[in-house]
Amino acid sequence: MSKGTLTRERILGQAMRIASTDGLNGLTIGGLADVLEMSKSGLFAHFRSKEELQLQVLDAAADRFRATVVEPALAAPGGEPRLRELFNRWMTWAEAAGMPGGCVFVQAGVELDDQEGPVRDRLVESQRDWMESLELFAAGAVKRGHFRTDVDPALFGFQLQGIMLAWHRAHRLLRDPDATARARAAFEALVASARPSIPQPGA
Amino acid sequence: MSKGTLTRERILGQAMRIASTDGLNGLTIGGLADVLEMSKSGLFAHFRSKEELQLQVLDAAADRFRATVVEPALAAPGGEPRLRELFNRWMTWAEAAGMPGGCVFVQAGVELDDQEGPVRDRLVESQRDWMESLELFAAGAVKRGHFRTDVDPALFGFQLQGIMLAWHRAHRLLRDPDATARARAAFEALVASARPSIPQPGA
DNA sequence: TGCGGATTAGCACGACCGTTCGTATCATCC
DNA sequence: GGATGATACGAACGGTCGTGCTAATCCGCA
Repeated sequence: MSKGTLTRERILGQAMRIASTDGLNGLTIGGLADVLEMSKSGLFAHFRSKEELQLQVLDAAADRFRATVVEPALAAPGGEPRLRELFNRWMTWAEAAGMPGGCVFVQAGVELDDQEGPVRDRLVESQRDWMESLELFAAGAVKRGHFRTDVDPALFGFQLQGIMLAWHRAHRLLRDPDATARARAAFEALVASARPSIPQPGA
Repeated sequence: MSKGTLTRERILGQAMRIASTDGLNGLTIGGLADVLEMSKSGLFAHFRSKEELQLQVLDAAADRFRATVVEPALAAPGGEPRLRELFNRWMTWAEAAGMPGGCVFVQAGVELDDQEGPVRDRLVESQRDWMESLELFAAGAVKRGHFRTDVDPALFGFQLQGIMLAWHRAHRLLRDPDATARARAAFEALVASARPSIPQPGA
C-alpha cells in the first residue's frame, strides 16, 4: 500500500468521525487538517474538491457498514435468527465503528434531503440498497416460515427503520436512559406480530 | 401590534422555512436578509445574536406545531379517535405550515444532537414535552378501554415517533411514492396490536 | 408641526470557508 | 548517487460568515 493511500485512509477515517457529529456540511477541510496535524493544502490534494471528499466519506462509511453489520449477519442461520443478528449489529455499529456522533447515515439523510447534487444521489443510492437488504432479510424469514406469508417485507423494513431512527433520536438527542430498552421492546413486538399466530390453523 | 413585532414575525416565518431545508446552522443572517429584501444589520437588530435568532425560531415553530397539530386534535373525542386525529395532523403539518423542507424538528433533532448549548437545550425541552403529550394521548386510549391495559404508553409513543421518522426519511430522502401508504399501514398495525385482542376472555 | 424613540441601513472588522499556485521534501529506480 | 514523480507545505485569493458601530429614516404623540 503506497503512502498516499495510507494517509488517504487515515483522512477518511477521521472525516467519518467528524461527519457523524457535524454532518457532511459541517465537515471542514481546515478543521480536518488541524485534527490530523497536516496542512490544509496537503490534505486537499488527495481530493480535488470538497464534494469529492464528501463522496468518498459516504463510500467509506458504506463499506464499513457492510463489513460491520451486513456481512457478519449473513453468517447467522437464515430467517429470524439472521434478522435478529442484523438488528443487534445495527444497534451497536456506530459505537463499534468508533463514530462519536452516531450513525453517519442518519445525520446525512436528514442533512441532504433537500440538497440536490451528486452527494445526495450517492447517499440515496446506498440507502435504497440498504432498504432492499432489509427487505430481503424479512423475506427470508417469510420463506422459512418464521413469519406469516401475509407479512409485507417492504413494510417490515419500513417499521424496522423506524425503530432505529426513534432509538437514535431518543438516545442521542433526548439522552433517554430507557432508549435502548424501548428499541428492543419495539423490535420484539414487531417480530412477534409477524410470527404465525397460533400453531397455524390452515396447515 | 407595533411595526417591529410585525417584521419580527415576518422574519421568523421565513427563518422557519429556511431552517426546515438548511437546518438551524445552515440558516444564515445574510441569506435571510436577502430573501426578505432588507439589510443584514437591520435584520440583525431584531435579535442580538444568531443564537437568539435560533432560539426564537425554535419557539415559533413549537407554537405553530401546537396550534396546527396538538390543539385541534384535542377537539376530537378522547382515546383512539383523538390519537388518530393527532397522527393525521402530524403527517401533514409541515406542508400545512408551509415548510418546504419538512418538519423542522426532525432536521434540528439530528443537527443538534451533538452540539451542546442553549439551542440544543431548548429543543430537547420542547421534544420531551412532545413525547409526554404522545404518552398522554396513548394513556387516554388505555383509560377509555380502546387499548389494552398492558399497553405501555411510553413505548407506544416511541413506536409512533419511529413511524413518523421513517416516513420523513422515505418521503423526503428516498422520495419513495409508497412512503405515505406504508406509514399509514404501520400506524394501523400499531393501533391494532394495542387493541383488546378478541371479545376479551377475562371480562 | 415638530420632537423622540423605534426601526432600518451602510460600512467595516476579523475569522473562516474552499481553492489555487509555487515550492519543498520524500521515496524510488536508473 | 542523482534524476524523477509522488506527497506535503505555506501563502494567498475571493467570498461569506457573525457582529459592532454610526447615521439615516420612519412613526406615534404632544
